[in-house]
Amino acid sequence: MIVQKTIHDIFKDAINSKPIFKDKSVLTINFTPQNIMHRDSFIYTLSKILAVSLKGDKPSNVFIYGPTGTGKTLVTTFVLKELKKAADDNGSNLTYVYVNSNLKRVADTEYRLLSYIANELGESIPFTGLPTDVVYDRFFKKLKEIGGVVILAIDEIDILVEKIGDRFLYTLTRINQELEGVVVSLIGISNNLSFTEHLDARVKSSLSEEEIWFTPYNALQLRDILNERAKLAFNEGKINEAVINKCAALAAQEHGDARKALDLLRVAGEIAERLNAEKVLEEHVDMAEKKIDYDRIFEAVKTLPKHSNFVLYAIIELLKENDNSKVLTGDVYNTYSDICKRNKIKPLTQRRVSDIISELDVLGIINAKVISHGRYGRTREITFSNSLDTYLKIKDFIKKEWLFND
DNA sequence: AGTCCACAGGAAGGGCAGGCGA
DNA sequence: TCGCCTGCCCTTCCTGTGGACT
Repeated sequence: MIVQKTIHDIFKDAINSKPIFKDKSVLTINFTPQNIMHRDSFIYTLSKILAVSLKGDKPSNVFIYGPTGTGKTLVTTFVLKELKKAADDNGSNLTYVYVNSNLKRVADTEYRLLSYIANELGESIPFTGLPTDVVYDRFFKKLKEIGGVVILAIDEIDILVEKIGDRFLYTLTRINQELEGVVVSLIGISNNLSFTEHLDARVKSSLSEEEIWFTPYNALQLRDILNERAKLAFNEGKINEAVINKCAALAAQEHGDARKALDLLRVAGEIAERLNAEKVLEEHVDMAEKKIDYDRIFEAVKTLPKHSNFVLYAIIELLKENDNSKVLTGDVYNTYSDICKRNKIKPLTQRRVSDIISELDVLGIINAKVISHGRYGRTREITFSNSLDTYLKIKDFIKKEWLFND
C-alpha cells in the first residue's frame, strides 16, 4: 500500500511539476532587459554626448572602457537603439553600425572590417577579391549617399587595433574633413585601457574626445540584477535567495562580472534540470563553475587547426608526465615533433610552434610566461590554466578527432 | 664586465586558395 | 579564362634579451 502510494506520488509529481526554466534566453548576454540596473549614470552620460546628433551636429568620439561584464556593450547598444528611435520620430538622418571586433571574419583585416561595415550600411562588398582602395572608395561613396550622422560603435576595439593596426581608425577620425554632407562619429569600447598607449597620438586624442569608465558591479548590485532576471527566467519556487547570492558572490570575486554571474545561474539551472532536481541548489552552482571552465576551453580547442591541436597534445602529455608542474618551449617542440613523426606528418618549424604557443595562451587555453634561465637561456614556462581533469578530457578529444598514434 | 644560452619575436616573402572584373 | 588582389599559413633569416656563469 505504502509502495503504491509512493509510485502514485511520483507520477503525480511528474505531471504536476513545473519545469525549472520559464525562459532561459533571459540569462544570455544577447538579452536586453527593459530596465538596465545600476548603470543609470553611464546611460545618462552617453546619451548626453550623443544627443547633439539629433540636431545633425557631430557628437564627440567616445572611448568607453572597463572590465568584462560591466555593461559597456549593453548600455551602448541600448542608448544607440533609443537614439535611433528618437531620430526617426524627429525626422533626423541618423544611422549607426555596431561592430564586434572579436567575431571571426569581421575584423581580421582592414579589408574585412571595411567590407563588414559597408555591408551593414547596405553596400554589398565581397569578403575578398577587391583592392583595399576600391573598398575604401565604395565605403566613402556609401557614406556620402547615406548622409546625416553616422555613428560607428566598435566593440573590443583593442583586438581590432592589435590585428590591423590603427591606420583605419586614423582614416575614420579624419573622415569628416574629407567628406561633405555626412558626419562620422566613433564609439570605441574596450576592456583594455593600456591599449591606447600604442596608438598614434592623433588617433588617441581624437578617439578620446570623451571617455567613460565603467566601474564593476559589486556583489549587491549583481544580486539585484540576478534577482530581476531570475524572476523572468525561472518558474516560481525553482530558485532561492541562497543560490542567487552564491552566483553573485562568485562573480563579484572576479571583478564584478555580470556576464559570469548570468552564466553561472543559467548553467546551474541546466544542471538541476538534467539531474531532475526539484529546484536549483547551491551545489549546482559549484558544478556550473567547473563546467563553464571546461566548456570555455573545449569550445576554443574545437576551432583550432591540426597542428595547434598537436602542440596542445604535446603540452598536456608533458605536463601530465611532469606531475602538472611546468614545461618549456624546447621540450614542447621536441615532443610535438615526435608526435608528428609517429603520425607521418611533417612538423612545423620551431618559429611557428612558438607562435602557436602564444595563440594558445591568448585564447586562455594555457598559461605561458616568458622567463629567463640566465646562462641556460630564455624560454616560455607553460602551465595549465585549469584542472588536470579538464585537460585529460581535451587530450582524449584531440586523439579521437585526429586519430593518431600516441 | 663579458660571455653565452635558448629561445622570443619582428620582418620579409613564398605558395596557395577564393573571388572579382575584363 | 586570365590577371590581379586579398587573406591565410607558413618558412627563413635575423636581432634582441635576461640573467647565470666565468
